[in-house]
Order: sequence, then C-alpha cells, then structure tokens
Amino acid sequence: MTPSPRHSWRSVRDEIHGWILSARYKPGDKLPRDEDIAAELGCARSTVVRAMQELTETGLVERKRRGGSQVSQSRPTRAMIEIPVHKVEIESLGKSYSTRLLSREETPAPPTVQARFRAQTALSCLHMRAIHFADGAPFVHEDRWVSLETAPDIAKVDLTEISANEWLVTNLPYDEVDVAFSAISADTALAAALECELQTPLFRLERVTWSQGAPITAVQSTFHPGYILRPQ
Amino acid sequence: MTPSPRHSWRSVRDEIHGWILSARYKPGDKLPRDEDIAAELGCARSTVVRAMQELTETGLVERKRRGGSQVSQSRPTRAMIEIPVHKVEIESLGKSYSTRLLSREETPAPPTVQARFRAQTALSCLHMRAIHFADGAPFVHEDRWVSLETAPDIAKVDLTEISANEWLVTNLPYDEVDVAFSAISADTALAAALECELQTPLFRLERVTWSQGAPITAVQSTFHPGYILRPQ
DNA sequence: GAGTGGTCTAGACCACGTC
DNA sequence: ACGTGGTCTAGACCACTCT
Repeated sequence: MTPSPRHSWRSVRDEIHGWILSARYKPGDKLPRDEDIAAELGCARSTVVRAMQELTETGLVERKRRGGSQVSQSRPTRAMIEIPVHKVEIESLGKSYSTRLLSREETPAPPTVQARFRAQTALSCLHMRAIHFADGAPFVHEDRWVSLETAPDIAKVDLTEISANEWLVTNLPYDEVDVAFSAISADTALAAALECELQTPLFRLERVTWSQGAPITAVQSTFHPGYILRPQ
Repeated sequence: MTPSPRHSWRSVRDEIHGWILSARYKPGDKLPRDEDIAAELGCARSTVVRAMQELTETGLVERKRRGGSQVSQSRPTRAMIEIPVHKVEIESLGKSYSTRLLSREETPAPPTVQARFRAQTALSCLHMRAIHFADGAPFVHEDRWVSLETAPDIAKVDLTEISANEWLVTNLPYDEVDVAFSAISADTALAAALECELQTPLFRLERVTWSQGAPITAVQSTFHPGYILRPQ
C-alpha cells in the first residue's frame, strides 16, 4: 500500500524543476494545484508543499493563496552567500594567518557610523583598526565599530588574545545582518596598510550586525588589490 | 485538549532564538532534544523541526543525527541576497530607464570566458555589450556571453526589443548561479561607457548561470563610480 | 462563498553517528 | 546498538483572495 518508490521532497522539487526546465511549464504559466501534483507523483501534499517552499525561496516559483502557483516571470538573481571569517578564508587558501591591531580607542560614533547603526543619537563605541595577513602579506584591512551600549563587556577584553569578531560571535550572537559591497579608491591610510599605491581600486565589504534591534558592530573590510569575493 | 495558544513554527523559532540571545544557551552549548523542546513549548515535534530548519539555515544552530543540536560556535556571515534586474533597480530609484546595445557578435568563447563556463572546449557564443542608463546617465555596463550551444534560439531574437536577460529568464530558466564581486580599474572602454576618468575604481558583479550543468550565460556588470550594492 | 496555499498535529519509520 | 535528527504521511483547520 505504501507508494512503492520513496518520494523525497527533494525528488519532488527536482521533478517540478524539471517540468520547468523542459518547458512543460514556462515562466508565467500556472502550475497544477499541490494536491494534483501530489496525486500525479504519488506522494502526500505536505511533500509537495516542502518542495514548493524551496522553489519559492530560490525565486523560481511564486505562490498565492487563492491563485495557485506559477512559474516566476522575471526573477532577480537570488542566492545564499556565505562570507567566511578572514582567518578561516586565509587558512583555507593554505596560507599562514597573522594579524596586527593598528588602533583601539573608545569614542562616540561619528555621524557616518551612527547612520549605519540607524541610531538617532551618538552611541558610545569602541573603534578598532586591524590588518589581517596571509603569509605575511596584507590581505584585508578591517575597520570596526562596536557599540558599547549593546556590548559593554568587550571594553574589558584583551583583543590581542581573541579577535573582536570571535568574542562577539561567542558572547553576543547577532540577529540580523546588513551587507553592502562597493569599490573604493585607496586613501593614504589604506595604501599604507595594504602596501599598495594611492588610488588603487579596492574591494570593500561592509557588514552591520544587530541583536534584537540593537546595533552590535559595523565592520568595513577592505581587501588587497585584485581580490575577488566568491561566496560559497 | 488542544494546546491553548496556537504555536506557529515562527514563534518557536523566535523562542529558541531568544534563549540564545539571552545566553540561556551560549555558542557551543547543547540544546535540548527536539522532543523536549516540543514538550516545553507545548507543540508538535514537527513544529520544532521546522523552526530548527531555519535556525540551521541561517547558521545559528548546528544539528547532527545522534549528537543533538548545538548553538554554532564560530559562524560565518550568511545571508540571502537578491540582486535586482538592472531595469527594476533603476526604476525603483525613481529614475527613467533606457539602454543601448554597444556591440553584438557571434564568436567562440575566449579562454577566460571558457574558464568561467567550466568548459573544456571553446563554446560558440553570442557576445554582447550594453549600457543601461538612469535618467540618461550611465548606470551600469553589461558585458554578456551567451552559450549558443545551450541557447541556440537567442541568435534569432531581436535583442533591441527584449533584453537578453529577459529572454533568457523566460525561455531558459537557470538552475544554479555563481556570483563574484570585485573592484576593478576603469579601462578605456569602460571609462567611455560610464563617462568617467581612466582608472576610476568601479564595482563589478559577475554572474554565471547554468541549466542542468550546461552553461547559459556569463555576465559582467560594471557599475558607475560610487555605486554601492546593498542586496535586499 | 469557495478554492487555494499555509500550517499544525500525531504518528511512524528511516539513517546516521555517537556511544 | 541505540538515540537523535530527518523525513514522510494523512488529516484537519485556517487565512487569504479571487470570483
């Protein structure tokens, strides 16, 4: 009585995906009701639902309560990206990792940082700059602001022993993250830190993390010339 | 008899998330078994499983078959990003969209493109370059290679009527996408296209899409100076 | 109002990895 | 070996939205 081949939600997902790839259903077309798909494939509706969930997440299919499911017409590129911790990235390249703390001071957030934190008032912050090296060559320059109102305990930590990132991840897991990517021109400080010419194009990754709406940290990572980020 | 408040998997997720944020369980700590969590919260195990699924996807929790669930110790930044279609992005800025096709030719893929396609042999391709304008100002330069072996029909399409991206998305939905981000220096062609100085730092987004292992298209989008990508 | 997806439940069995 | 997460099922009810 049990449906002879075992129907996994992945196989159902791939089956439906196949219908779309083979143009049985084209972008804009309406897909059958979940129940009919379940009947056709000989599985439970919940399995179809689970499959559709993933097809929806990747943007291939759109679903509406009364309107059924349809193949997306113009979907944006959507992808799950994973940005490694600098130390992990460098070591996975087979290079030796080291780091140097350039500066560390407690100071109120300047307006630009305040804006990144979506804050109305100037937050008391810990500001740090560091370089991470791969085989002794500068790999990335990190400019970090940590809100002391959200993470007061970090002020007491010896950050030459444990990296700020590591301490934060362990002691104050974040909730939400904003990321931004851009290209900037090396200014004097960056050119010195990354040992490159002034005005060299550099790739910059910015992250702001939150815990229950309270800002934790804003980090600008500026990479060595020629760096390409290929998230997972 | 029914558990009085309705327990949604989202509320269960938030509850568990709250335990972690409040340091009831810290990174590295083991979480209770699904069944015990279900009992504590008064819901079905499947609801806990659904909640855990999301906590796992965002990297906050790690699960192993026999070993139970634990709060992740050092997690990389993981986020779902969504890169809008250029036309949509420009229009959502409240600007008028226009585009100009700079070149179009059928030619074998050069080695660099072949490598991006992970191909062993030189694929026959359609190569196009275009500029997309926002209120008449150059917004992004697009350099696209389409594999004619995977998408032979595109050769017949009038791409001044419908954009290549639109045609591909409608007629050949992709399976898989690789993305890469970098900073480059404006060369002569880009400086002319984007109306900027030579050697200006420019942000570049590269995407390669696939359908069932066959390469569809490789696109390099190079943005106007100062552009910042803030995915969703 | 009615039909669709959205969700929850209770139970069962499977598969993996640790003990 | 055995306990944990992983998955599937069948059924029920809800909520949205289109008609």
